[in-house]
Amino acid sequence: MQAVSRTSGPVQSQAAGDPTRAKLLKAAGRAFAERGFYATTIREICMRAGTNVAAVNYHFHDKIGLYTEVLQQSVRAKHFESIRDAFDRSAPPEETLRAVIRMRLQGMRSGTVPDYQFRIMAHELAQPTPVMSRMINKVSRPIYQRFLELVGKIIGLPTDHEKTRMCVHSIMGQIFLYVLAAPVLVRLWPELDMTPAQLDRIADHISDFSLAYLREVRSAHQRMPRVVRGKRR
Amino acid sequence: MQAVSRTSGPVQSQAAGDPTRAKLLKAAGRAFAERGFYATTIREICMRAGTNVAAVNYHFHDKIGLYTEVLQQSVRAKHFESIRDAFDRSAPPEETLRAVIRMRLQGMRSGTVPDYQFRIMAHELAQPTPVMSRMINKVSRPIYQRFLELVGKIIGLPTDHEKTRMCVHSIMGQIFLYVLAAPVLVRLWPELDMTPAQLDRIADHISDFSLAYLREVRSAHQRMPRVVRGKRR
DNA sequence: GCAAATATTAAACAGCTGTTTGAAACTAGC
DNA sequence: GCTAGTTTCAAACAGCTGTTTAATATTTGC
Repeated sequence: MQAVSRTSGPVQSQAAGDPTRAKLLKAAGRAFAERGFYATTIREICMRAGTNVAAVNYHFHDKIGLYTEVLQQSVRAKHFESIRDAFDRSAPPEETLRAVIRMRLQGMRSGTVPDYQFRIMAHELAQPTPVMSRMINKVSRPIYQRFLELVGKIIGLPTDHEKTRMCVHSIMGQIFLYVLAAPVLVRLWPELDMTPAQLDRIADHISDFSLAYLREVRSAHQRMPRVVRGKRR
Repeated sequence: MQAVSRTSGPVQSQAAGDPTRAKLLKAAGRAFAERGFYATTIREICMRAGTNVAAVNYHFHDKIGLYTEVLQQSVRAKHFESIRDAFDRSAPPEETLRAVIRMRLQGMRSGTVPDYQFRIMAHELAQPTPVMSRMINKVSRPIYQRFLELVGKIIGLPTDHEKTRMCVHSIMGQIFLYVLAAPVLVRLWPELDMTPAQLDRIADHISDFSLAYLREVRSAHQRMPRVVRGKRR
């Protein structure tokens, strides 16, 4: 398997050498990512995993038990750790923004674990499951908060300012389009093939596109620091 | 008879004033928007419409026949016509962009017909149905093309230039975030209530955010009109 | 008013869903 | 080699799915 040489060993697999459980988790991850929670059948997962239908209920009690486990597993993925790390590094804010955007897009390469996560999220947006709430608070909210702080630092406005929020949404929206609407985008633009090089070009574009406005806002504030004015449009 | 005054005559609805058909279409629109094609059951639609289960198969042959009709109906919605009109009006490009963004966002007010369309689209992105392909070519592609032409005009680059494309994606992404991720956004930002006034403020922000970069690109090109240079990053 | 066409109905169809069951196959510990 | 505990298996379960059917009700043309 060509294991990645990291000192911090794998999180789970306390029941090491349990092939059935592991096979189920792997197959379920793929299946849920492709078809979503509701449309994925237990029989489909078990066929992919090469196990009996009853295996899911034996090892995870429920279909939703298996789903929860898949989501929790994907949250622990290295990709999210490295995104959090990128935020916390004490680099110049603009550089941090570039790094985060780039990292997030590189996580879209098909077949990778973060790719699962994104596709599952797309299903959750369309048809939320009871598991989503926990995931929002655990994953989305912290990242969103850090985004707010980072952008606030760049434009020189408080974290809870409406403009800060909207700027964060503008950046997130640009990234999400490629995640959520990828199949449609490919139809409209066949050259889009999501190679690492192209993803980097896209990431650079999103950074340039966003920083143009962020700098504009910052310099507008720096020019008249605390003078109350009507909105400039 | 209250026949629709069309020379070519509608394909079906020879039994004009058919309340059952209309009730089914209305109920199906809501249901498909909420739960998507696969998760919506015929019995659920018929219960909402107050008809017998067999009514769907009688009037639309199939479940997918009903779905197709719902989609085609929503394509004919006034909202899409007015968006196409906004594109074709010979206003200054930047003004056109502002108008289109604003119009598209106003179409998100919950309960409106375009709102259905968006929500159905969200489901299609997560779990495409066989009907999607036709819809992409019929709806998405023309609007996408007009977006390319409009942005190309603003930044002074050809329609098929990669930068033009990416700029269009950046704009579309910002809009789509509010359409696709609305439930999550509300959780992260409870003040988001999608009132017309707030939608207008969001639309203005997206326009400002985007035009900052578009103008930057244009002026960069105007300064060195036809001198081939390395890419500026 | 009547026959033909159209529309609605309750009931049933085969097939799939998640889950349970009880027996069989394993895997230790001794 | 035997027992106790764990894991797998084929088969069945109740319930839901889209769709069909044959009978009934309604509307239409004349």
